[in-house]
Formats: sequence, C-alpha cells, structure tokens
Amino acid sequence: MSDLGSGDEGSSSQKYHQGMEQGSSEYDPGQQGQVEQELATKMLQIQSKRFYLDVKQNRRGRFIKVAEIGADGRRSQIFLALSTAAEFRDHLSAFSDFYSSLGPPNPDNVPEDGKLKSEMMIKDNRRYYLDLKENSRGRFLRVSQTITRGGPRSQVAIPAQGMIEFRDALTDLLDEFSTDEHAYKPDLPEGRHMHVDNKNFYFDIGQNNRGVYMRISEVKTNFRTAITVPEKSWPRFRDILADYCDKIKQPSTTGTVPGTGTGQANVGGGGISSDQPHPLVGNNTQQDTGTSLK
DNA sequence: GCGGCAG
Repeated sequence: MSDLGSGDEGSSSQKYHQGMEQGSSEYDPGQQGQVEQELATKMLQIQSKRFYLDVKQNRRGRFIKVAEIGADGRRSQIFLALSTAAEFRDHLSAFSDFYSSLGPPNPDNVPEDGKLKSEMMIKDNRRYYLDLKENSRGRFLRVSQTITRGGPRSQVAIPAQGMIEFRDALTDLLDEFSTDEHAYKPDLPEGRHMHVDNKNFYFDIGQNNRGVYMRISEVKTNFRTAITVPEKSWPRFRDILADYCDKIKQPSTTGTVPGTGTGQANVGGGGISSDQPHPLVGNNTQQDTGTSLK
C-alpha cells in the first residue's frame, strides 16, 4: 500500500515540511497521498456502467485511477502508474483487434474459464491481469490488480464493446499528462531521519529528469545545508565512508593516535575528486522531497 | 438493464 494512490480522494490534510519538523519521514503510514491533486478526469458511459478515468498526482508521482460504477452503484477501482497505463492502452488495442476478429459467441464451444485472451502486466510489486472473458452476458475485459499473491484484489470489468472508447479516453489522458519526465516513476525508497547530538540528518530520495538522487540534509535550529548525491555514486560514497570507518576504529594498526591521517592519504584512491561534473548541482527542477523548504 | 466464479 505504499505507493500509488491511497484511495483517499479529496483528502484535505496537507502537511508542509513534513519530515523536517516531525522527523517522521521514516515509516510513517499516515502521510501517504497527501497533497493529492486531480489533474484531469474523464467519464465514460459504457452500457450500464460508468467509468471514471482520473489522472492524479501526489508527491510520489502521477497515476491514473480507473473507477467503475455499476448500475447498482457498486464501485470498484484500480490504480495504474502512467507507464502501466500506457502499457494497458497498447494491450487494449490488441484486445479490441482480437475481439473484433471473433465470431459470434458459440454456446456449443465455450472456452474453459471463458478466457479468450490474457495478458499480464507487472509494475513493481503489483500485477495486473487482463483477461478477455465471456459469459452468458457477453464478452468483457476483466482487469484485476493484485499486490501480493492470494492477497486482496481489485478489479474492473469493461464490456468488450467499450474497449475502443476506453482506449481512446486513456490515450487522450496519456497524451496530455504522460509527456515529460512524469512518464516513468519507479517507486523510490522512503526517506530516513537520523538524530545525533543536536543535529538532524535527513536522507531523502528523489528523482528528476536526470535520474534518482539522494539529498542528505543537515538541519539545526537555524541552519540547514544539504548535498545531493546522484544514485550512481552511492556505492563510492559508501566505500569511502566504510574506509574511514575501518581506519578510525583500528588505531592500533596504524599508530597510537587515531585519525591523524597516517594511512589515510590514499583513501578513496583520489575518487573524491570526481572526474565527472556535478550533474545535480544547481538543479531547481527536482521535486520536493519533503524536507526541502519551499 | 444488466454483469462478470483464481492467479
């Protein structure tokens, strides 16, 4: 439940600077889906059902909520990352092509399970099953979303006759909202907070059009500074830190005075002075990671 | 005016 769409639409609770004042960016389930915006919505009437396609956005990224309202008012919904929605759209084309190639339902030749064609999509820990099925009511595309095997599933069923209309609506939304760097947003790890003496350190993971980065902030009462570390250099940061940790905790092997620098001259092998430019310095386009002061 | 049997 830790990513797309908390399902709490219209939540009005907004906390700013969360994680900074509260130091709660770690393991806090109460902050999902805040500042959720609805960017667009489309309604489709397909036979007896209404479908709402909502493009939404929270600080984890953009996603599409597909809600089905049955004639009896029954409501079910699934969530799709924009990248998954694009994949789904492409599948819809194939499903509708297949559907239009089918002859009339033959009562004597009912497929086992009623499944005519199936696809599966995987996005992180979510699986989406697309099944063109057939029952006494007719043909329909069942789209079910599960998080864990055997766990709860949510699903919608689109009458086969409406697949094209559905695909076109989805295409419209994707064309408008899936353009730039929002197109693909992998789930990012949660941020963390560390308190030591009178200092607070925040580790926030973010992403912009140059990739994933970690922003390490040092925060005191009236002082704040941060560095932004591109994801690809995390291992080198780790190695350098680990080297220093090893050197500092074994003073007896290098001398009697710890941390004097003996044996440390080549720590990192000169890797600190990177041969690469700083790709993220001065970048103002990154999304708010929660601790950034706006 | 519906109504959709797992993963």
